[in-house]
Amino acid sequence: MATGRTHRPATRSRGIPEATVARLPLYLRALTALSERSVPTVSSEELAAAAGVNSAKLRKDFSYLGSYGTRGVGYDVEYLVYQISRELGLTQDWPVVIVGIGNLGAALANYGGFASRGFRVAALIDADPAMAGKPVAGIAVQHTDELEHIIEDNGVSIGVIATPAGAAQQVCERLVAAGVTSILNFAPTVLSVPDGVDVRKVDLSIELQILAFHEQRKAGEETGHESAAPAPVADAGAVEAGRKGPDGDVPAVMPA
Amino acid sequence: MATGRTHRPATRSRGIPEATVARLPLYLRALTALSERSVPTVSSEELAAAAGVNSAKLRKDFSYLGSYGTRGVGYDVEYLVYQISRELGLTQDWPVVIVGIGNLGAALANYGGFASRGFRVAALIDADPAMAGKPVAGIAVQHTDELEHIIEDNGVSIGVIATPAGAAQQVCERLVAAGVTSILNFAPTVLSVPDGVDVRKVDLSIELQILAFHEQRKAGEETGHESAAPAPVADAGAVEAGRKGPDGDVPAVMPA
DNA sequence: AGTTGTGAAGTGTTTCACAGCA
DNA sequence: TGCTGTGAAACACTTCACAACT
Repeated sequence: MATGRTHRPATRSRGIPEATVARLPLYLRALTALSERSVPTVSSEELAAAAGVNSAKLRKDFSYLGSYGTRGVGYDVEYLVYQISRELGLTQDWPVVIVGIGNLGAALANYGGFASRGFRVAALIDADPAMAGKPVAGIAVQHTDELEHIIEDNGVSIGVIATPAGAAQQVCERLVAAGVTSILNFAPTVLSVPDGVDVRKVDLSIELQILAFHEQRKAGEETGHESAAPAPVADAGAVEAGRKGPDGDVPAVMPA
Repeated sequence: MATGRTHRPATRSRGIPEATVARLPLYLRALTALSERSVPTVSSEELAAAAGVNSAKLRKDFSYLGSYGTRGVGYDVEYLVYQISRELGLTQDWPVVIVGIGNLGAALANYGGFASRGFRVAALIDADPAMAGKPVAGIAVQHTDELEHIIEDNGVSIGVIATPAGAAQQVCERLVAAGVTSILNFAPTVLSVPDGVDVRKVDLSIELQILAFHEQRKAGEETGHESAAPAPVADAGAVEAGRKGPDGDVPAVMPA
């Protein structure tokens, strides 16, 4: 997944597998595109192709949410958009703070995909006093001194860390102390957090290294390997997937 | 999943599990830090803590690479750094192009973690003629027209796409046609590529959505059940036979 | 006829627990 | 004694294949 990490073992509530959760946003994106084109219904096969997964997996995933399809017909696009949004908690408003307004922080602040999915950038925070007051993506940057106030005043529970690695753990501790319980970490360092706090990480250099591993192997196989027969038509957009996440899931980028 | 996976179906050659490959960069980072502090050896327990995994997993991972440790002592830091680097293909030089030099592309270009791990930014490419010639991270941005030349002249096999979603597939096709076989995609869209091309994706909004999912669960659990302010949570109870879904709240639209 | 929903089988990953070696 | 390396067990995830339903 993106990597992604930090298991929350306890918490049985409703047993949606982590791997499924990591794919729901993918389905949601594909469904949103269909919705914008006013497509009323979609089959598992079509939707799976649009999301880059196979249809059996998609149907299994949806089966954890409930029986939202109609046999012989498919899924109602609007209804599914609603159900998945609700399942992901996107029907509510999530104020988010971004700490570390370098290039990456600015890129995140400007990223349109947030607002459209229930996330609202409540504040941009940077340690550089020279940044204070400067507008980025239409929001004035605030100094780190304000961090605790901002979190508390806005009821922020999700924080994004886009600082250099050296500052990340300290920022993390302040966020957590102020009440943040979910953190998306772009700094290339392992954060340690108390129980009950979720961390997901994105590290560009890790993703590139994984690509390099496979790239290297391709080069090695080119010679002295069987099969000239070039592939059995290759199904849909193979590739891609989420890792769940699991850190899997993987995920990727870095600090400014 | 970060956040991302990428299937490589057949290809058994050397059977290092994908999950293990995804963790090697993590170990490498921790080991590099130890190396800089001149720590000579490290136990699986210590290294695992530094990398944020558990020690049994780490030992299992290393066992796929070979027997590089010493019982009763631990692992030689320098030796392991070398072995992992070699396994990941980081002992060679990987020229990389970044396409799409907005905030994110610029953040990537400025990322120091590249050079230190065998990656070299060979070129920055943007479709905006006004960007051409401008220096970003000390490299002059080139126009998209040059894409094919650049790839071929530099023997680039890894490309990073940081364009808007609408341009991504087209850029991808040009990269692949010019010889790129590994792509790191930051655009929020599913890329379709021919067999033999690896894609890993990083989607900032997906990671946040996964956090929101867990965050919502936390809110719902806080007080034995819902009752906590936010979180719809749609408790079970109601429903009826036939529909197994949660379905607790006002559906926007019902399925046909 | 067409498509979902899902048990069951298959595959991959993590964890356990301890034998084997320094 | 201490720590690695690894079978075996447990768990998670994916795929198959078909019954159930529209």
